[in-house]
Amino acid sequence: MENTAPLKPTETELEILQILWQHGPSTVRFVNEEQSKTKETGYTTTLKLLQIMHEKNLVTRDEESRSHVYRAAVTEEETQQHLLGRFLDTAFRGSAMKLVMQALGNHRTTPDELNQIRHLLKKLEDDSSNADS
Amino acid sequence: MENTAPLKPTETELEILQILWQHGPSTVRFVNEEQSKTKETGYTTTLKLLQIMHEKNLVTRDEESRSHVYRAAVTEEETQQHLLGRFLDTAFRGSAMKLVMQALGNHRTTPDELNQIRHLLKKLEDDSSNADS
DNA sequence: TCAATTATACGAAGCTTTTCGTAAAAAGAA
DNA sequence: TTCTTTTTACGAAAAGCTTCGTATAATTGA
Repeated sequence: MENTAPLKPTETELEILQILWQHGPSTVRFVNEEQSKTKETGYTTTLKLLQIMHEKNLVTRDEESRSHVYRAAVTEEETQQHLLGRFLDTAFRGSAMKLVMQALGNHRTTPDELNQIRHLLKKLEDDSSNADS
Repeated sequence: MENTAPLKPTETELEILQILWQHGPSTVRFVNEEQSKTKETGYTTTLKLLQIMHEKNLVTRDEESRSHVYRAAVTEEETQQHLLGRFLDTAFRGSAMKLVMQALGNHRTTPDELNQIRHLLKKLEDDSSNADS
């Protein structure tokens, strides 16, 4: 087994993953065009990044057609989960609560979203009350 | 004016800021010892970092005594706020809600903390209902 | 067929961040 | 005083990430 689990994309790698998650399997050209919407990026720069990500097993690629098609090899959720864990430790000393409070307090959240969170809170409460059953 | 506002500490700089926030103004030696609890770190490595942070205005220093005393020049809250904003964009495409849900769902949160969040939710709700007054 | 276009591969330059070696000054101990 | 320890300063090596130039192969189309 040489398939060491990946996870810990760099900033730019994460940008590319976002594109793949959002649009599904894509060619280098497509990824590059998406990337260029935000910031001028050379074609070979994108190519190189995808090749590196391929080596790291962050993406897989289909080499059938001449233009290889890359696809994310990690899910958005697991990556977010991992990044969140790290971020929590480095920036909030592990206090999920503090992070949540700041996130809720300082970023516009719609009433509907607040409701969803309320539901989650209720669920968490229920779960914890029969935690030891 | 050459006092350009700082903010955007690197990973290691953040670690050091955490130490300063937690323990207050400290000497290089102290910071280094704290740092070494986690990961072997050379004294001059810590020193250099603090010097760089000083140049960037991330910390100030008192040069009275021979051993300079460094102190954080940015607050934990403003830094967290800034980092959170960036993190939200890069990892959660700006959705504070998604982040909150994941943070609450996957990291132990005590009933008391859940309560605090509930209070915050209530407050947010109240605020929004007289938002246009 | 042959030139122009579009791909991949690859190495290396360019940056940023981190680590460390060394020199010099200050303080303390013998 | 003189040797040792502790400190700052500084430069540069080391490491990691991003960007780009160039070579080469495949494809297209005139």
